[in-house]
Amino acid sequence: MGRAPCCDKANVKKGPWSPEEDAKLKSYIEKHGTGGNWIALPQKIGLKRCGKSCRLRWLNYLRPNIKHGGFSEEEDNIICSLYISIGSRWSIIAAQLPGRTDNDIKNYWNTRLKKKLLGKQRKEQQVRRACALKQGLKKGKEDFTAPDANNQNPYWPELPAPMEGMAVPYPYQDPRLNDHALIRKLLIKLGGRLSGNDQPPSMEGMNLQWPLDISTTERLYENTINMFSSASINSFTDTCSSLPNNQFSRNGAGLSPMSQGPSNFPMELSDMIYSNPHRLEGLLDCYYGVGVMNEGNGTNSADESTSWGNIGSSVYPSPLSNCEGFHQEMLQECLLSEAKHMTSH
DNA sequence: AAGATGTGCAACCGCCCATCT
DNA sequence: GAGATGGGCGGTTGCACATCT
Repeated sequence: MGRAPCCDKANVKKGPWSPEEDAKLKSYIEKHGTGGNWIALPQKIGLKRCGKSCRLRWLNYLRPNIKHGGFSEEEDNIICSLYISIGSRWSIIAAQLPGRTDNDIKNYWNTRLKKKLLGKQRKEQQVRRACALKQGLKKGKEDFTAPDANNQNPYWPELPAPMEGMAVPYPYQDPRLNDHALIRKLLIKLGGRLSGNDQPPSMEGMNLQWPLDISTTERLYENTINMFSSASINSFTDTCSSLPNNQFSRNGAGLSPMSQGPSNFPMELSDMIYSNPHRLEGLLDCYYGVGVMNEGNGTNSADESTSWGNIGSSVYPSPLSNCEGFHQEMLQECLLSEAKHMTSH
C-alpha cells in the first residue's frame, strides 16, 4: 500500500510559477516564515500549489541571496572535488557553495560539467591512442592492437572478465559506459580539477595528500569528511599528512592504469589494497566500479556489509549509485584505520 | 525560412528518513 | 510499536529557447 499523497493533486496547479504566485509566497514567508509546515502553507496564502512545490520554489528560486548561472572556475573545481569525495550529494555540495542550490548544481553538473569532463577524456584518449598506435608500429608486433580495439580502456583497471554461467545481477551495462563511475575515475585521474591547467598538479614529495592542490578545496574536503564520519575521522587528514615521506610510496608496477595517472591518491589507495587486500576489497568495488572476487574461499568480504554485494555482483559493475555512500564511508574508515595502523609502527 | 535537433533549467516524482500521534 | 505525516533529497521530465541543417 502506497502512502497518501501530500496534497490533493486534482486541485493543485502544476507547471511554471507566475510572478503573482512568486510574490504571494515570497511576501508571506518573509513576513511569517514557513511556520514549519510546508503542506499547510499554500492554503494559508491561498495558493493552489502543493506544499512541496512551494518549498522547492522558495529554496531554489525565491530565497534571498540565490545566485543563478555564472559558475566560476573555482566553483567548478569545488564541485568536482566534492563529487569525488561524496558523489552526487548535491545538497551537501550546495552547502559548500553559498548562494547555490542543490538543484542548480545538479543541473549544472548534468548539463555542462559532465560534458566538459567527458570531452576532456575523449581528447586525452585520442592522444593516447595515437601514441599507442605509433609505438605499436615502431615495435612492429603482430599482436598489437590499439587499446580500444580490444575493449581495454587504457585508463582503467582491467576489469575481471565475466565468469561463465554467472548470473548477471543487473541488466548488463558496459562498464565503460557507467557514467557515474567513469566520471569519478576521470576526476580522480585529473586530480579533482576540471578547469584550468591541463597539466596535473605535481604531487612530488607529497604524501597521501588528497589530489586537491589548492587549500580551499582541501579544506572543503576535510569539512566533507567531518560531516560524514564519526568524530574519529576528523583527524584523518592530519594523521595522513603527518606520516613520514615515502610511507606509501611504491612504483605502481602491476597496478591499474588508474594508479599511473597524475594523482597520487589512487596509487596510495592501491598500496593499501595490496597491503591488506582482504579488508580493502570494498574499496576496489567503489573506485574501480567492479566487485572483486575473493580468491580461494569463494566469499566476498565486502558482501558482509553491502546490501548489493551478492556473489553475482562480484564480477559485474556495481551499481555505484546504490552503494556509493556506504563505500565512501568505508573508504574513509579504511584510510583512517590504515593510516593509524601505519603511524603506530 | 522552416523544420530538426540540441541545450539548459525549472519543476515534478517518488523514495527515504525522522518525527509525530 | 506501528502507522501517518512531512521534510528532504536525488533522479527525471518537459518545455522554452538556441543552434544547426
